[in-house]
Amino acid sequence: MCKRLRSVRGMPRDTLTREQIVRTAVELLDAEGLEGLNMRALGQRLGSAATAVYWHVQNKDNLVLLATDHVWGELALPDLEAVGWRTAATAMATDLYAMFIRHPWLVQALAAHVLYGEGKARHDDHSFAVYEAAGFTGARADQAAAAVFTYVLGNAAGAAATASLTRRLTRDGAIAEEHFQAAMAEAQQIAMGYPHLRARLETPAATEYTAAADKAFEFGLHALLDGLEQQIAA
Amino acid sequence: MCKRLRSVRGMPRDTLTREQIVRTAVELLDAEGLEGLNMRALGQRLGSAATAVYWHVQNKDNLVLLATDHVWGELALPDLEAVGWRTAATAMATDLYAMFIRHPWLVQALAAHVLYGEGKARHDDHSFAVYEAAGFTGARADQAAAAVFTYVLGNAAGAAATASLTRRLTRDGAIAEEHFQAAMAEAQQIAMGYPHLRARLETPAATEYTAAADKAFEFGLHALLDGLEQQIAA
DNA sequence: CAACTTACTTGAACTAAGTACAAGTCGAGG
DNA sequence: CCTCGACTTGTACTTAGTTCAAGTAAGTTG
Repeated sequence: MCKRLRSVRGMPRDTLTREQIVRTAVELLDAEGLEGLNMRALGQRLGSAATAVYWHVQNKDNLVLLATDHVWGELALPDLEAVGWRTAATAMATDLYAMFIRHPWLVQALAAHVLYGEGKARHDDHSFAVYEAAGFTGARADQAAAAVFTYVLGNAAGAAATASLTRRLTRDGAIAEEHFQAAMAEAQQIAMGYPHLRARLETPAATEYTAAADKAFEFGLHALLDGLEQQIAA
Repeated sequence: MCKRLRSVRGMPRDTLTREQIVRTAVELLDAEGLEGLNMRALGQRLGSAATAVYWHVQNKDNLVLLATDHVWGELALPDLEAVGWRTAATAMATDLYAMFIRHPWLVQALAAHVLYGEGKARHDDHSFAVYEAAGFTGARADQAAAAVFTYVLGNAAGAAATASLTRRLTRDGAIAEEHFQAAMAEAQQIAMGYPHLRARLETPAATEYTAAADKAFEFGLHALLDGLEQQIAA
């Protein structure tokens, strides 16, 4: 949207930078999702031709990779000495989850490409430290960290799917809303054919379930950390 | 690849069916991944024009959705009475994980779209039954089932990314191999800048870590189920 | 200061892929 | 035999990733 400032006399020309491109790409990704990111739109937002980006970045895949690693930097690393491993672990997982919610496209990116950069390394290192502090040694600490990470990632996948749906709904308006209602009705129809799902739909406390869904992340995280704690004791 | 048989005199014309299209789409997805699926290739594999598919299926998104629900049917539902909840839960999770490994594109599809169909409903229903049998009631059973499901899904995301990489490597040959080696070297470079990651790389038992990575899924699953078991007791 | 070089930008153009559409083909029923 | 409805096809439009040759602006050198 915002055109870059034209250079003032005597100043170096105001060119694009990789940093700026990546930041703008993240903005676009947040707003439009992974399939909403395209080079022409990015160019427009940068106030330059779409193809100008290619001087700074190999290709779109590479750009997504850079964007992915960029957002990793947003994560805070709790002070392990101050709070103890379990609090630190919970904080990191919750923080990570929040980041995935802020950037739902991330999950898709992670499922599509193996990626490793500065930001992820920084996070991994601290994560590893946390589970070592918990009492896991060597490869075991790795497994524990991986378990929590994948748990968070899996939770985020659901959220990403919902985010994509919501975006479509708000973008396409009434037509999409109708489709959505129809899909919901069909889903309900299907669910009624299975005893447990049916019971869930028919319980008077149906709202209890939607409330519980919001708490599902914390619940599972808690259970997982409990389980890990138990492994240490054994 | 295989052209459909031309009709024999007097027999009904041999036309495409939704079933056949979906099955072929799954084949293609397994072989080429989500981004490798395209309508022209699908048409070719079906022995028909790419656009013929559109008579049977709304659009590509819809096709992926159908494919997704189709593979859900592959899952076995363990007999809860016979084996007890924990064994059943482990079996279901492991089976689910194996399915994700067989169909790595599934994870990407799930992260991109909210989807609900017959196959998923069937699985959800049984899963719910398992956690009710474990002692969770109502929304709690839901949360427990969701926790395990998302854990498996998160694990699968990593596998999906690796699968995509492997496919690219085998497809693009030596050029990609070089890229890959370079990326690995860079990753190692980065890791050396962080104390714990560095220690991991420098330990003489480095192979222990790769071996542990394969067992990470079981390890985390075990911990998670332990944690859930503990919740019931409380 | 002019020529040159390097660093970037641009517009045009090629390609792949999703999909609409009009026209065709085939089997069945009247 | 005619025709209707089910299905298929080829053409073509569109969007999006990417390449490339040509352009332009700062800085550098003679």
